[in-house]
Amino acid sequence: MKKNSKREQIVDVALKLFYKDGFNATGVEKIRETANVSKKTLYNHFKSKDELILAVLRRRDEQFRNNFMRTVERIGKTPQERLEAVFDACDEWFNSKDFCGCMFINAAAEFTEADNPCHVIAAEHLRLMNDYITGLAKDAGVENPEKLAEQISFLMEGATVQAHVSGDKDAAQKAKAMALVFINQSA
Amino acid sequence: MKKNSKREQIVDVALKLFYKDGFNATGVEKIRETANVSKKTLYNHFKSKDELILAVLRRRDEQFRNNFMRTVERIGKTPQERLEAVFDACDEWFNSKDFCGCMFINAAAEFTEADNPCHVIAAEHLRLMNDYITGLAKDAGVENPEKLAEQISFLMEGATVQAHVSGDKDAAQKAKAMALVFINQSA
DNA sequence: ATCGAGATATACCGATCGGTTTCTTTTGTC
DNA sequence: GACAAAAGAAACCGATCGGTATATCTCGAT
Repeated sequence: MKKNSKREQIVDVALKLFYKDGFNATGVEKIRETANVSKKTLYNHFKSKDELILAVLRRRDEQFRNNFMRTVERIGKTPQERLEAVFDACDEWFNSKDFCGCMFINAAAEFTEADNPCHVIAAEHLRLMNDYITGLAKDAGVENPEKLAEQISFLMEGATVQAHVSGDKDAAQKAKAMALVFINQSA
Repeated sequence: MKKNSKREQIVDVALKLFYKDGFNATGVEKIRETANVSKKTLYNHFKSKDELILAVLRRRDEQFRNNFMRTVERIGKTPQERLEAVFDACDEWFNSKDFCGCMFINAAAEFTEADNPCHVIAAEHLRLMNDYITGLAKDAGVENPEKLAEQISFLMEGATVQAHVSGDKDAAQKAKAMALVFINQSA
């Protein structure tokens, strides 16, 4: 068994449980038994539950953004198409079977104070997503890439909330239609 | 002491604690001692913590929408102005001292299943907010009030997330600028 | 003045929380 | 095959969880 496989196993399991049931509602014991490891092992890899939560959030950020970028680049071939494809990637996400909203919005909801490490990571995630979109906008050669990226980010986040809270499976396409106004007026 | 004053006292205290610290992270004992009531009294008014949470969410919905509508109608005098004033109301909200995001987005984050009673109330709240905006849009005599209201709702929710997670105090004004595009093109 | 409803404080319940300890077993490395 | 590191099982810790029970007290309506 590889060096980090236990650790990854724990993070994987914790990620699923935290995402579905929330951070505070998920006990360490539940994670331990689901991951099929001993408590010793778990606390061997993580000093505390808080540290595990942080590890999970970092993993999720990496995983999510990688998958998101791959999807955008699969769907859109030109820079302009990719700006629009952001919402098609959201569409796939919103309609995937285990969609439970944005894990970082959820994290910020449970850890409301701005200086909480989990909240900080959540803010960073949104910033990194925004940075990616800014890159796409620059590639598309729009007038004000930062501004357009921010507008697209607002729409993405609104759509994510709508998809999760209200179960609107068409939220991504509605947001896309709105985004087109800004994309076209910037082009 | 009035008939319902104890009950209201408990709901008020629980509302503040749940909003700041989250639902699962706030224990009944903490609520009890903060509200200065006995446990007997608390469970005399609410069968369980879950029932208290539901009571809190209903109270918040009523309180929030009332305050929101009053603010919109204070700031905007004409129907068109009121559509825009929605974002000025958000601005005040985002910059109020105890802003911790939207309590219903937070609730949906902790109770992710769509059929959870708390999640249902959260969805209803967003729908009622949307209904209010639809009314404003109808008053303004726009072409497609339902569509415009939905667009404004998306922008509000995106701004709320941005304001809370990323601490963007200007989120409401950014969303307002975006909304103007849709409002003007609908007028 | 009395009586009952509702409030109080307090102790208690079993379960679970996050986390530690002890001791044994497995495992990869030299 | 020896040895240390890692993992295992399980008991245990004090604290807190949501919720109940008991016994006293306060107070308004009759």
